[in-house]
Amino acid sequence: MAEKNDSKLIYEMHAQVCSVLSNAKRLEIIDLLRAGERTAGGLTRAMGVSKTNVSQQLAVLRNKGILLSRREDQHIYYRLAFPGMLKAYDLLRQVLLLRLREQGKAAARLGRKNRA
Amino acid sequence: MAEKNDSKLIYEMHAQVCSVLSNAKRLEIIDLLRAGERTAGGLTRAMGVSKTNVSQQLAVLRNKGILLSRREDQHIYYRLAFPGMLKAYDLLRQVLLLRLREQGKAAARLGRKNRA
DNA sequence: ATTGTTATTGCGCAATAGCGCAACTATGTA
DNA sequence: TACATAGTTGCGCTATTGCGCAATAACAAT
Repeated sequence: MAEKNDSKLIYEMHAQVCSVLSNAKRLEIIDLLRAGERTAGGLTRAMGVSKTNVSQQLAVLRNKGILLSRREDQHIYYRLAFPGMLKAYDLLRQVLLLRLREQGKAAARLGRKNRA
Repeated sequence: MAEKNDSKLIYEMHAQVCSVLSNAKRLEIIDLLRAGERTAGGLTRAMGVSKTNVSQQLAVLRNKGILLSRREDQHIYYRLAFPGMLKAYDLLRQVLLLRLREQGKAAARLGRKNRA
């Protein structure tokens, strides 16, 4: 028993991981941390959004175990907990670009049809 | 000009792709379609949820270009538009499992500390 | 102690997502 | 025509997410 719930659990957890990645600002933060650790303020300046917002997104990423932080004097440095996840990140972006190309082709086909 | 918005646009689109994947039922559907196309009813039975709900998730996946459908008599068959996206799917799950292992280790460490 | 930085958090609101119910469409069969 | 099956859609409700503002915490320097 509890088989059904157990088998669904992995989907729930998988969905949670994806939901962390389903926000543009969080994705930008991850992208910025690719090159190495940065402070919250540095990220704020790089992104050009409010520090409150960046801090909130950092909290989400930290709580979900995507980022780690360390304090040094008055600065808090953030870094990726699993740099390996960038592979998934990049692959997902490839899917996006492929999809865009396909949709572009479809749009072009429609354009030809409508013109004909 | 419009540089800032343009550079952010890719993050927005990337986030949209992820948001499609941030639902357990949609992930299960994608997983079920791994082996080949299936009807909406087949998915409903395999998942054990309401047909309305499955239909809604299928609509999301279809609208976002993740799935394609074809009608054959009274059945509508769904299939993955980009089977290549399964690579991203699997990689993402690996990240999840890795994260779980790490958290497990951290929990074990805490356990030892608290016992000591 | 007070002031200045850096960063986080509680609160409130608007926007979005999830989902069940009932109604509806589309196809096949008698 | 009427009926059955397969699937989708509109509506309404609740839950969640995103984000700004103001308050707060942590540290350095004077």
